Amino acid sequence: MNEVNKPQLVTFDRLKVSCAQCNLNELCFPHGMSPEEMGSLDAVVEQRKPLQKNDHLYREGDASNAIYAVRSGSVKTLVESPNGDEQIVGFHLPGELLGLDGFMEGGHTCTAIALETTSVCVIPMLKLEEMCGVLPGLQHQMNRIMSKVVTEDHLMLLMLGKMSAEEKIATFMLSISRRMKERHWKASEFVLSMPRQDIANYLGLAVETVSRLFAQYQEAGIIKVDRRRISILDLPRLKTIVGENDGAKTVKGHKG
Amino acid sequence: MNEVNKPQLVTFDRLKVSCAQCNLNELCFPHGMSPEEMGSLDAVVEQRKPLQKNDHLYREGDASNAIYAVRSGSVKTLVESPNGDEQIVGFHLPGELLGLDGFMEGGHTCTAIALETTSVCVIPMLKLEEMCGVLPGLQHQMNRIMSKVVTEDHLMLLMLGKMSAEEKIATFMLSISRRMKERHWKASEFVLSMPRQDIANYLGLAVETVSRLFAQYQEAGIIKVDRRRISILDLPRLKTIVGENDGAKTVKGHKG
DNA sequence: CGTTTGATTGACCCCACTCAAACGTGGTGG
DNA sequence: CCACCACGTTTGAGTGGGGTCAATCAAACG
Repeated sequence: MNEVNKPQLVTFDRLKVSCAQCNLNELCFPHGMSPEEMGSLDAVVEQRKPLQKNDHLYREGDASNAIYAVRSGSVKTLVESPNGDEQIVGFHLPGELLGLDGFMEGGHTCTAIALETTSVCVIPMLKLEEMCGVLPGLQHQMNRIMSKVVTEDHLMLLMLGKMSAEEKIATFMLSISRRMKERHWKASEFVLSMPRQDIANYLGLAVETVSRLFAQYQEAGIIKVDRRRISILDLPRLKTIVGENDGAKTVKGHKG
Repeated sequence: MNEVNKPQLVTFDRLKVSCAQCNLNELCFPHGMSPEEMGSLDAVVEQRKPLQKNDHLYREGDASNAIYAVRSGSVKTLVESPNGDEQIVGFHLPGELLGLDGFMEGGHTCTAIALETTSVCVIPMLKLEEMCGVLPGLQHQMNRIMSKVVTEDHLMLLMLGKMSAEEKIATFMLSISRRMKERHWKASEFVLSMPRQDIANYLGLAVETVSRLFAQYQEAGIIKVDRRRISILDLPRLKTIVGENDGAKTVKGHKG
C-alpha cells in the first residue's frame, strides 16, 4: 500500500503508511479489531505501483490469491457476455474492496480496469487466512465484507430488474453521494471519474438516456451538471424519486 | 429467526444423513477435502424440520450466524425496494447454498422463501470458522464458494442489464438445465418449481412476456412446455440464442 | 361442481433504444 | 497562439420491444 499522484516528481516508495494509520482502515476493516491487530495487517499488505487510466488490475481468467483495496483513484469491474458485449458490475472508490471473485478454479470471472490514475493495496488471501486463524475479529470482519458485497450485488439486481431509467439515475447519484460522504468528502458535490458511457452501461441504459436524464434533473433543479462535476441541489427530491422519502409506498404495475 | 411448517405428520429427526454419505456433498464442498475432513462436517451441520411451500427460511433483517444448503425442494431469495416491489435474486436447488448475506450488522438483507416442501442443512458459521482454522482445505473451499456466489450474481447482472427478453429466457432454461445435470438429473426434461410470476420477476420481465416466449420457443420446436414441465428439444439452438455456439460474436447496438 | 389461482392470448401503447447530427472540450502540432 | 481533429456529450426525431390492460382458459382445490 503506497501513495499516489499524477506527475511523479518524487518516488513514493518511502511513503508507506501502516494500516493502523491509514485513513481508510475504517472502511476496509470497520469493526472488531484492536489496534494491535490492525498493526498485524501491515505484515500482509503488499505494495503496488500506481495504475494509469485504463490499465488492468486483473483480467477475466487471471489466477488470483489476493483481494484489493482502492487507496486512491477508482476502478471499474466488468463481465463479458458470450456475444461480446460487457456489463459493468461495479465502480470502486477509495477504501472499497474488490477481487472477491478470483478464488475459483478458473481465476477471476470479471475484469478490473482503472478509471483514472489509481493505487491499490494488495492483500494476499493466504496470509489473510493465516491471520484469521489467530485474530478472532478478523474472520468475522471478512464475513461481514463478504455479506456486504453480496448485498450490494443484490441491490444492483433490484435496480436493473425493477427500476425505471429515472429511478436508476437517481439511485446512482445517491449511491455515489453516500460513498463520498463515507470518505468524508462532500456528499453534495463531486466529480464522476467515469464517462457517461460507463454510467449507461452500468445502469443498463443507453448513453443518450443518461444524458437526457441528467439534463432533465438539472432543468428540474435537482442537480447541477457541469461535464463530470455533479452538484446535488435537492437531496430530498432525489430520495423521493427512489422511494426513500414518502412512506406512501407507490403502487406500481404488475411487472415482475 | 426461522419459519416452520404447520401440519406435522412425521418427525424427521431420525432421517439424519452424514455429510460424507450425502449425495450432495460434492456440490456443497466440491474440492480439497479428505473423507475424514468430510466426516468432521457432520459435527457442525444441524438438522431442521422441512419447510412447507411459502414458509420463510429467513427474512430481511433476521440476525444470522449460519449458512444453509438446500437438501431437497427449492428456495427463492428476494430483496425489497423502498417502493415496495421486490426482485428475486436467486433460485436455490438441492445442493446449492444460500444465506451468505446474513453476516452484516443488520442481519439478512434478503428474504428466503420455500418454493415447495423443502428441507435444508444449517451450517453455523461459528463452528465452521473453528473448523477452518484446523482443516486447511475448508477455508479455501469457503473462498471458492464465496467467489462462486459473487460470480453468479455478476452473470445475473449481465443478464438483466444487457440481454433481450429472448436471451433471458434462453439463459434461464440453460441455467436450470445445467444445474439439473449437475444434480445427476435429466438435463433436458425437468419440472420448474416456481410459477411464471417468479420467473418473470427474476428475469426482469412481465409474466405475459415469459408466457409468450415459452409459446414462441415451443412453436419453433426448441422446447416443449406442459405447464411447469419443460423439455428441451433443441439444446444447440438455445445456446445459439445466448451466443454460446456460433463463434461469430454478434455485433449489437450501442446500448451500454 | 363453483371458486380460486395461475397461465395464456390479444389489442394497444409507452418508455427507452436507435439513428443521426451538432456541439463543446481537450489535446496536438504547426 | 490558433487551427484542427478526436472524442465525449448533447439534442432531436422516429421506432420498436416489451409492458399494460383485459378477457379467456385450464388446473387445483375445497
